[in-house]
Amino acid sequence: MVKADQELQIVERHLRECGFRWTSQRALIVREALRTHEHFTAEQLLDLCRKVDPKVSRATVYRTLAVLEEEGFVEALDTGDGGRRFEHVLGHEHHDHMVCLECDKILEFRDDELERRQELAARRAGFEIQRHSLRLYGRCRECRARDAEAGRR
Amino acid sequence: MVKADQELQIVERHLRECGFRWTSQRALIVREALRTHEHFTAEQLLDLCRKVDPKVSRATVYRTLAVLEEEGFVEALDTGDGGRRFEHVLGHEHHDHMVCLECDKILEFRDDELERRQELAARRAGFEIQRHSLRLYGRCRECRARDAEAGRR
DNA sequence: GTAGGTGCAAACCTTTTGCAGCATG
DNA sequence: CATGCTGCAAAAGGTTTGCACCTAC
Repeated sequence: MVKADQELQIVERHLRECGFRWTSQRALIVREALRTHEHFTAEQLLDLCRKVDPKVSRATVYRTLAVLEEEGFVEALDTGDGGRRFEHVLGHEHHDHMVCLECDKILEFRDDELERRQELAARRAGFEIQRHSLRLYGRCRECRARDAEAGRR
Repeated sequence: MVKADQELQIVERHLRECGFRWTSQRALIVREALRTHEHFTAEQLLDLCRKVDPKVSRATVYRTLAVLEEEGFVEALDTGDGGRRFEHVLGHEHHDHMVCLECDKILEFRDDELERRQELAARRAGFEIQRHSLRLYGRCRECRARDAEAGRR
């Protein structure tokens, strides 16, 4: 996992440069966050960290996630049901999400024309976009197939 | 306010048809929700209702909002900071939102091409869209102007 | 009459905060 | 060795739930 190590070092260097201290807890939390390719909740990240070091505190995980979000290494996304998931953005390029309401799977997609139209709409309104969030909620291919199957039976 | 009354009756008829009971509390809550043209929080709606009937319960407001959302009369939108706002959709046509992170204003916009591209992206993934949410976060025209002004001074 | 709805209060869940002690730069 | 970070526990939102009573149908 050379790549994960590289990413970890990028985060470490950046945070140090910004005057943050690089503690063993932060190293652990960032390592686990980068390792997770899924969209994770704060609680799940805490569990992952506690498997390695059972005394990591919930508060530290939240505080570190806040730092990572501020510095742009992590993005939060609301799942629509009031919950929040995080994903790391290092190495990922920007993408939007389709959320399956049946199996909770999150699909990623990207469409440059979509991005352009958003910029255009903002420009027309005199609005400066800092970030944006596009989510399609519905049923994924697999759930549709399964439901169709079940209906036929 | 003939239009508001019409809308109220549409909701009443629909809920009755779905087997929900039409109680005085629901009538009040729906009336206040329809009257509000802003994007409101559950708590704000509760306050509005309590001005009319001080003993309306918070639980009933939440329960009614859930029914209204299920039946498609109301939509929830996350404000990005963990909060949730609601808006009624009766008489509105679908639109997306720009959220100003400085003054919390919410601007509405609509772009048919955006909608089409979303449909297209979903079709490519075999995904069936039930609803979607697009939000641009940033700075509105007024805040940009004010900030530019302040910077110049 | 009987579901279903309501009010109250307590429970819940996620996130934040105050504070004393600790570790990093 | 000063400041920033951590862990703990408690507080703070915002939302849901259990339960006894009430009311629309």
